[in-house]
Amino acid sequence: MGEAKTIPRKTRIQAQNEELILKAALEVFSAYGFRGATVDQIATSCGLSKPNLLYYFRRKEDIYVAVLEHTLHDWLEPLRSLDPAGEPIAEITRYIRTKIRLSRDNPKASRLFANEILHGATAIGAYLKGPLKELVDEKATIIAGWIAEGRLNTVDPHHLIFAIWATTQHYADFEPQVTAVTGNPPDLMQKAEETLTRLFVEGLRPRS
Amino acid sequence: MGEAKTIPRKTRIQAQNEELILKAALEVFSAYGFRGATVDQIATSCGLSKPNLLYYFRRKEDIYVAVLEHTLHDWLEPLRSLDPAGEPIAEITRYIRTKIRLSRDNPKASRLFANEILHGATAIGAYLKGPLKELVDEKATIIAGWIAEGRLNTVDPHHLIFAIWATTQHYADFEPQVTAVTGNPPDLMQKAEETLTRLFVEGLRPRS
DNA sequence: ACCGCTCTTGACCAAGTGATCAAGAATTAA
DNA sequence: TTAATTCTTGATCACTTGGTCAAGAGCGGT
Repeated sequence: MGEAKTIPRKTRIQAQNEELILKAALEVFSAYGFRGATVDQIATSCGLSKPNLLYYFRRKEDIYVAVLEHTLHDWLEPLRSLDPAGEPIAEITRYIRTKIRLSRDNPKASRLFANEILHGATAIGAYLKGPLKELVDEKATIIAGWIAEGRLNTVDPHHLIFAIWATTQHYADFEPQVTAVTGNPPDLMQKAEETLTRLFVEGLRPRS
Repeated sequence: MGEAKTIPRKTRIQAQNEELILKAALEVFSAYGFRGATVDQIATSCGLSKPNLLYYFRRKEDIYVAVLEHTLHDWLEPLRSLDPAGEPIAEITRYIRTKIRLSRDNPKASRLFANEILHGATAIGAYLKGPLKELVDEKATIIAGWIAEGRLNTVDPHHLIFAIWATTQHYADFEPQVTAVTGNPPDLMQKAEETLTRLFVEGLRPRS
């Protein structure tokens, strides 16, 4: 038989516009949520007409899923790099630090996920139950090992991970509240990082 | 002059239906957010027709604001009752416990606020900068006093409060993720309470 | 029983929104 | 240059949704 029909390659314009769209979609979806965002908003935000945008992504939901998947991988990288061979306190401290800086530098991604999960995680439910659960279970086992060796105080590893997620992402997801209460001083995130690492490592009860 | 015109009292039916509406509105708004929720949904959910519902609250936003205000007070009660005369560790432990149980028993209120703040807190921005900030500042001062007396480790009180809010509300706001990762065992919230109190008090670093 | 007031609703409207389509403009490979 | 392919858009549709309105039903005080 002859050559198989060439699979349609991605055009220069295609790649370029899809990138534009995903960037604008992150902006809009993170600010207004899936229902709250409009296709027109996204189109205008990246300088395309609405029908043109729908030429690249046929349905609004396709854009949403694409931008979710596009950011998910990066978001979990810090946990992935938790090193079983490292020193436990140092590893977890580093994880907290990396995570809080990620929230500071990419609050939109944080809010996008927060909104998605807050409303039932219908688009990424399968991902949570599959790859995410696997990754968390793996890292929880590592932490459990450290605890068994007496190198960490006894805490449930899963809940520890939840606590780190919650506290670090809080600064992105609840930014208006944080700003309202603190008045948003310039050293806010610096102080947050210090306080969280210290709190998780040392706890509140004074030592000896 | 004669008697001032009597201010229109609240009818039996009025009070009854407004309560119905607020209950249904909490349900719907917490699940779908402000934009995602429809007036029809709320009306159907409490057995009223849409025009009838709009007879009691003229605009969708009025319902939203009403249900927010209706729940705000209760939500802050635990922090309000943090006792400056109490034993610091016991007070904070109690606060964490109360807060996590509130999240467990009223996750809808938690998600309602989470959604509101996540999307800019336009409806309660003034409240955050006013009464909430005052309350938090007051309690932060108390905690700072405890630290100065050497009865707590040195942490920034505001960020400590944020950490407690974030970790406890996480179980309501991110429930699908928590469920997906843990498989939702029956003792989940029990374990969460244990882990969080222990983590905040003792920290991760083993003691001597 | 009567009357004023409150409550309820079917019908309707205007605006907004996701999505389609046909036709034309731009790009690309020969 | 040319012809096929990709890209772009104005016009339009079907549907949803917040909100209105007039007319009637129900209720409470006398």
